[in-house]
Amino acid sequence: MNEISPKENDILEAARNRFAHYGFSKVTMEEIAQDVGMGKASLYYYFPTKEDLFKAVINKEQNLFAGEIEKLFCRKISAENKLRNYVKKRLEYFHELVNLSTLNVNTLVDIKLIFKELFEDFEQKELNLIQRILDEGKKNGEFDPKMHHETTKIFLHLLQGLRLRIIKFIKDNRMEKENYDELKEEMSVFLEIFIKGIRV
Amino acid sequence: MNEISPKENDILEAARNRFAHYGFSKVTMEEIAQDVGMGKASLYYYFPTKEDLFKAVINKEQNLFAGEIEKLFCRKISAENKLRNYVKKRLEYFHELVNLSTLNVNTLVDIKLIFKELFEDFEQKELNLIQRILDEGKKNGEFDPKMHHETTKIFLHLLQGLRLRIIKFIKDNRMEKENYDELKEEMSVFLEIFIKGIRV
DNA sequence: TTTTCGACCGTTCAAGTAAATTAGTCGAAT
DNA sequence: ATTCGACTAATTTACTTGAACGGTCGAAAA
Repeated sequence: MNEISPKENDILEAARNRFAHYGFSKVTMEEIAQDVGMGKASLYYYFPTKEDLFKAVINKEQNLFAGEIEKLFCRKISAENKLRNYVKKRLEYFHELVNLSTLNVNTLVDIKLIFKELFEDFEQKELNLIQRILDEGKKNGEFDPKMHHETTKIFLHLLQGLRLRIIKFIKDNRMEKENYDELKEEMSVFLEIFIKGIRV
Repeated sequence: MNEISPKENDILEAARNRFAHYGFSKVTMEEIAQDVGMGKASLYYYFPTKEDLFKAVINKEQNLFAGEIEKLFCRKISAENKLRNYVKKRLEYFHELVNLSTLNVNTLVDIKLIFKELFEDFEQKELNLIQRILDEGKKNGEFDPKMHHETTKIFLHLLQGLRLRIIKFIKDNRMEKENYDELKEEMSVFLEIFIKGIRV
């Protein structure tokens, strides 16, 4: 799409680091400007609003994630294993996002409301990705071709639910390694049951 | 345990109705007292604090739910169908609870913090119930006896996650029939996949 | 033309405060 | 044993104020 100037990239990186440490609302444009060595007003030459800057940061992360997933699709492995890899990568991406918005329950809700389109867009892409994996599995005889048509959506929602649950019960608004590992383990066990549940 | 006087019951019922309409924080002891036709101070003869009154209301609901589940265990049906019935009843109970605390995301968090023990206690009971169903299924050859030892916990968390997800995306802090039906459908599809996933 | 920034504006937000509401107490009455 | 009016202490609410912040603009630098 749009060309990205080196300056723009510096801003994005500085913003990313700040947001990752302190979360959206606790970071000022002034601070980001100082990090990158320019005046605050100059930021507005590249990004019309603070929200747009944040969106750009998130978008960059989403693209990195999308790239990883694309690689996944090229590999000649079973649909089962693609699903396993997908869940693994998705969890890592979630971890990134959590840091980016210094997630606590309320800010998550806020963020989701403010950047609704952004997340809805991403959810739709996710849905398509999972659908592709399931369809592939149906075609090559791994998965039950008569599975419920909402299976994809529900799979997505189950993953979302597990993540939400963990966030909800975190103290001090900070996700620790302990929480992350628990989530990882839960998803892994769930995934094996799910895969068996949709096999032919 | 303790005997419950008729007066106590009136209070519980009035409190339940108020809480169901307006949620914990929006109901005053004065209002409950007026509903039941006594002075506010009299309520404190039966319940030492407002929290204790709320706990008693929740506790009563939990017991009603537990009673329904107990009946479920007596019936001579497959473990599969017990699980289906359990999920159905649990969803109905959730619906009750949602009304009781006029659930919005924040009040849910608050409530969970204030009444932590109460909910932890209930979660433990739930865990035991599901464990009993799964064990029964293992014994009679319905379910895979080698299933992961954390399957019960994860099943519980998946249900919790689906519920949380729905609550999270509700507008105006009020769960509509539409949301409830969606949740019902999701749980139903999930459950069938899960059951197939743990079969022998 | 493209990019930078100092000076400025209007809004938002945090801290503080006063008033009002409410949870909870107590002693007397029944 | 039960009820309640009158009271207190704590909490909540509504409001104020000053500082911080997002965002604009026009001039200047590159």
